[in-house]
Amino acid sequence: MSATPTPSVRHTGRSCADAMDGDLGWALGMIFRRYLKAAKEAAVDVPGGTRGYQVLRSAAGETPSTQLAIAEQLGVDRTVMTYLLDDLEEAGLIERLADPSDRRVRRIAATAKGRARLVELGARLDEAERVALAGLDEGDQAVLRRLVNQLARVAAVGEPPGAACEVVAEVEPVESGTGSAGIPRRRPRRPARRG
Amino acid sequence: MSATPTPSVRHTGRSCADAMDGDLGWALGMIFRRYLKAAKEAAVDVPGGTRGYQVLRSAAGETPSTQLAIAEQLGVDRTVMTYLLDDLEEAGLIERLADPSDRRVRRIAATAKGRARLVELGARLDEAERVALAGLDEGDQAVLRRLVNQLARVAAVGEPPGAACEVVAEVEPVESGTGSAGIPRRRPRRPARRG
DNA sequence: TATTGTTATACTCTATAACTATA
DNA sequence: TATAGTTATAGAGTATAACAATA
Repeated sequence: MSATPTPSVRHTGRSCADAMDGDLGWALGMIFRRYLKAAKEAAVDVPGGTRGYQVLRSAAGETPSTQLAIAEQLGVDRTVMTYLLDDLEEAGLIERLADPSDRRVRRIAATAKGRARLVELGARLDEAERVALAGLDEGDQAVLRRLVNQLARVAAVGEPPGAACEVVAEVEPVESGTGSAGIPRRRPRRPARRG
Repeated sequence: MSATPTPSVRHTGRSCADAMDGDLGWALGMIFRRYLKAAKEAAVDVPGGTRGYQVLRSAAGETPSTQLAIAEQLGVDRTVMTYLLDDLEEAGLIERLADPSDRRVRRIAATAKGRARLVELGARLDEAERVALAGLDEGDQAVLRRLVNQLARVAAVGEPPGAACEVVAEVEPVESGTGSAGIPRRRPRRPARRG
């Protein structure tokens, strides 16, 4: 044993954040949490919050993706997509479209109402992003945005076992009411909120 | 109405990640999730996983912080700190030290065993960080690390209502066994894992 | 009265397994 | 047989509220 019985320390003037300095996980969590805090407030009126926004955004794309593709793209389990889409569909923001080429899949498209909501949300979430990046000068913000996007893209293609993006030929809009060519409607109704 | 009855789309050759392009929340979540996936595997043998590692890292600093200070620094509720520290203490990685100047608080210090474990963990988590940043060249990785750290620091000081970092004078090591000057040991034992 | 830490409870998010219908 | 989606259930993580000890 040496001559230092250990505890009995004295403050050295370092900031408390210094202890975590250099830990990427801590830093990412810190930033992500700050973003979520602001973003959740901005997205309170959309089912599923920020996740609902991301689904809505994906659904507003040119090519309606399948539920599974969106789930992989967003990094959530396919089972949560069902609940998420139930709520978004009930709110009239998205539609489940039948795909004639594969009757198992549902392609998710935003409704006109959904697209309108997306515009409002986008503006509010831009503000949330601004809050999240506050503390960096504009140049650094731009650099961070670029690198984070670039890295996320790499992560997106690396994660799924198969490619989450496939080419789609045609989709058939649901003529609600006509039971002929529409979606079979396998699920009658959700049996009262779980909880 | 115009001449476009809408759905019936054709693939345009865009990547699926394009739909989320520019969304900071999506990108951060994607990166953070990839880090966590790798980091969890690296920290399976430490109670609390990556959170436990962060606590341990904070406890290994020169100035033992209080539970509340660590909780705020890590962005978790103070109630989860109790469970986290229970497990870490049970594993012999940290100690709860009494603070003579305020008998309410407990200052958290890493044991010798905890510090040793921290070294192993650090090496493995460096590898997890390497995985998380894979896809960026070394220069960009360095830039991203710098900006992320800088931003996290801003977030750390901005979050808590009061300053989470205070100057501490002296702490008193617990002489386990001697009931005189040690911690009053308010909690006899945890009543069997909750679940 | 306010604050630190503890405890029990409740809520949210996510994952697992079993099922239906399609391929 | 394998896959897309649904459903119920279980689990992890987190938050809320009440409490004791101390300031």
